[in-house]
Amino acid sequence: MIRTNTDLLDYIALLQRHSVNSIGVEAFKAKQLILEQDRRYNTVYVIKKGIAKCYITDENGKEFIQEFLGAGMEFGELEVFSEKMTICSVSSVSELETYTFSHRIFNELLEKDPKFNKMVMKALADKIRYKAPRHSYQHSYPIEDNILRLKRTFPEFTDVLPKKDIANYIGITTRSLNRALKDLKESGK
Amino acid sequence: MIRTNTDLLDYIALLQRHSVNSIGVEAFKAKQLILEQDRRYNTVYVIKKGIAKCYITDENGKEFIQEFLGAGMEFGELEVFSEKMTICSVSSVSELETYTFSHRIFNELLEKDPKFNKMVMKALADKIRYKAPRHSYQHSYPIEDNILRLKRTFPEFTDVLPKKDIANYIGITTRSLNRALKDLKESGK
DNA sequence: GCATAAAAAGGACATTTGTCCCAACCCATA
DNA sequence: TATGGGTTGGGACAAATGTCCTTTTTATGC
Repeated sequence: MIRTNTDLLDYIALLQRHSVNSIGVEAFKAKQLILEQDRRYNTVYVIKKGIAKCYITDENGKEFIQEFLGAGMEFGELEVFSEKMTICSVSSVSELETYTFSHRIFNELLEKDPKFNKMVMKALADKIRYKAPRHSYQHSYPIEDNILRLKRTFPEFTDVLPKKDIANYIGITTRSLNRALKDLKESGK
Repeated sequence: MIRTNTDLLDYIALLQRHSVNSIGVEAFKAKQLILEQDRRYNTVYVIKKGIAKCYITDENGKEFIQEFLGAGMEFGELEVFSEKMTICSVSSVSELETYTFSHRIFNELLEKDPKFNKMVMKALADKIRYKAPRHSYQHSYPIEDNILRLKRTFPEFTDVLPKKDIANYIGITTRSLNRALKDLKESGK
């Protein structure tokens, strides 16, 4: 549920030690908006520590959470390859520390560092692999099953994340989430 | 709705003319199963002509269609980067012609041809960009809105694709699709 | 051209989920 | 300590969607 990529994180930590000025570091307090949907940016972030959420907001203000991002996850990288707007907003959920790359530096690394190139490629592939079954599952199964599934992969999810976010992640309303949680409790989890 | 990537297709056509033996060509009749979920493969396909569907089947046999793939779209490429099973089955919808790459050749190209590398990278990024708003939209809006949206991007969708596939793409039952189509017709589209 | 199977359309009903509320609670701070 | 915003939990009802089934239409093989 909260995705991570330690291989990438370790490698970037290594890179940064050798080229201090090209790779930056940034810190955010909890609940800060870092990227806003439909805007143009010039930075790629890789999470060093903390949790962020990546979400789409529709015209009615409803959020739909794409992913929760943990250590080693990138965001803002899609816009390196096509000069378009971001599709997702990204906010910090907890306090957050990130590495930052300008598009220019990121591209330079992709071109000159085959290992980096491969890792980024794999990270993209993993994002696709991860999303497919998730959305499929959410459509095909009742809410209760989806909650049980979350519990399996991330037992303490109700403690770390606000109910609103969990509901937006599953793509349901808070009301439905509460109802399902109650029913699960009554039927002995 | 049916995705394409002419840049990639053109480039591969070019590549193939110069190295006939490493890039293969394959043809499929309509409704053939090309990749089966949860199996291991060693080939990357790029569609030359025709339409394929990429879908996940759950334990109850329900299909959830991830994407319809048209000219220039790849499939089987995710497994080059992580040696895992396919998550999606892929079947031809119409007659299909594809270019084929062994993992070895695909990797060689990625390493030695920066242009190819960049195109594949961009193709991956586009798949992610495309999926996010689609699933978000499907969750947030009633079926009728989703159908109208399809009609806008692909007006003849009801002629080319079977109802079953359209329903599985939106993530609803055929019954619901028919109901919505009927209501739309009655209210003057 | 006929027989059979598959796809499409839709009626009737059950279930799920959302909408709109309101009440309880936590907790920051004036 | 009182006040107000935000989060949580849930009641009552409405709307959307699914399930099950039957009928009609269209495609396909012999």
